[in-house]
Amino acid sequence: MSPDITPELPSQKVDQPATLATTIYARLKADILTTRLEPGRKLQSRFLMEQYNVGQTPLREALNRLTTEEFVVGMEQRGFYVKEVSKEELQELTKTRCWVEGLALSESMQNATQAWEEALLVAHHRLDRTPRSLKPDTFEDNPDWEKVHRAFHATLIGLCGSRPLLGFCEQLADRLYRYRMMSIAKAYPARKVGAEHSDILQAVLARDSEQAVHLLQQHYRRTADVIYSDLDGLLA
Amino acid sequence: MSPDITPELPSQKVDQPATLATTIYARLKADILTTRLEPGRKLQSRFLMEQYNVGQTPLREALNRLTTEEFVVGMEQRGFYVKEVSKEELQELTKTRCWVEGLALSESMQNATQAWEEALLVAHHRLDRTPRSLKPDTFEDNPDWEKVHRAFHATLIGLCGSRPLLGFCEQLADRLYRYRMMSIAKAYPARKVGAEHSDILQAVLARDSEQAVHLLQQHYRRTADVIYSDLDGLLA
DNA sequence: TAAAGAAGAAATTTATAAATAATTGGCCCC
DNA sequence: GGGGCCAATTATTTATAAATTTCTTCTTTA
Repeated sequence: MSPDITPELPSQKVDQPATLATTIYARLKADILTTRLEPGRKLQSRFLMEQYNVGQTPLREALNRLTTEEFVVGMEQRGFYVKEVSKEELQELTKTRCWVEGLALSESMQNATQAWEEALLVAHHRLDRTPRSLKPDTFEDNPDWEKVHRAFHATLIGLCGSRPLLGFCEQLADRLYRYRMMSIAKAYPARKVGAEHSDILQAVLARDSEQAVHLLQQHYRRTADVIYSDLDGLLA
Repeated sequence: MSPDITPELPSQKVDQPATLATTIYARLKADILTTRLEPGRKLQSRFLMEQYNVGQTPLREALNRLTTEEFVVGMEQRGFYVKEVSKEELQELTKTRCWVEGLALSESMQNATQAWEEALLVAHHRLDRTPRSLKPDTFEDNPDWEKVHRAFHATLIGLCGSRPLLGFCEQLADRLYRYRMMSIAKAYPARKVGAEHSDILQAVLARDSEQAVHLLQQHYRRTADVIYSDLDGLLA
């Protein structure tokens, strides 16, 4: 109830000693999204139990959670599998994200405040100064970049005024992240993604809602296009 | 992808001998949505085990699934609770549903086919001939009406071309259903909801996209307004 | 005679139940 | 008002039951 003294990033989990089921849930989710657990793979309890050093109960609880989020599919009486990927789903997810985040960005801009614009500027600055790859020549995913990248996009739509919608956007981002991971090495460093983020920022600060939405959607579609063509080889 | 011959209700699960965890999940969800398990209630394993006659393992798996869907909130190390209701959430859910279903309906109408229009006509007919209450004077919820009502709305947006979006809409419908249940007895029979559905159908068949979206959103907002004023008393 | 298919038993794996460990919340005492 | 014990409840481990897959074998047929 007492107001925060330190103006920090809003962390939704202030408490929580963290239960084993929650821990394993987070680890499984991360491993699925990074495709360390590859699409379609069977998730046998035995294997996971020794892989993650947990009993089967917290494991099954985690799998059940992931099931409703569609990262895992549970075949009744015959185990769990990592959700498959497909070009169709990539297209649907991208289309949906364009629609929904377009809407959310436009709402966000209607509710724009000075504090929000400043937060966006900071988020973009952080993104701009964080290298995409840990090594300059070959690609090696920089987890920091993923964090600030996601933070930038989250800030863009953060003022839309609907927590359910933000939750949905986050889920779409997660599900698309896995597709990005599948073809990321190939795409780097062809794409000049930094410029796209800058353009979006500029349009927002110029309060040009239509343009901002257009650029954001274009940004997502371009990403999808790169992945789409790679996917031919990866799924063959 | 192929158009349905028989304009039937879309049943997503064709197979599945059904595991205990899934059964109890469905029952819990139903009881939460109908507020038989009232908002904020603590869900103690002991109580639920004897109430539903199941062991704690399938029970906890069900609760974990409901957690990611936000029908249940899990406090780490201190059990599960039925998600609370609030006027704020009602507003956010309604606003979000108007945005998202507006979008989905408009897309649906762009993809309109003859088969779809006919299916919609049939869905409306069924809705029209199904009584809202089992008794003419006092209100007694008719579960058949809920089914055909939901089918009508699902058909409206069914051709939008995004399964993720349809899933999200379904979840919004579920979450709002609980609010409807809380004040349904009071609202009946004041509201003439049948006319609203007819108007929507007409606008769709007339291919007037803007009008259809407007009427659909108005329909949801009116429902929310009725509930909103009731909620004052119910939450006091 | 060889190959394909069906039937049945063994082995593997999943689902559920029972038992144990850990954590929280209340109560009393200092 | 704070600290420590006891009861109650949750979380996890271990064990049992149920289901499915695999493998073998036997039969049938070309």
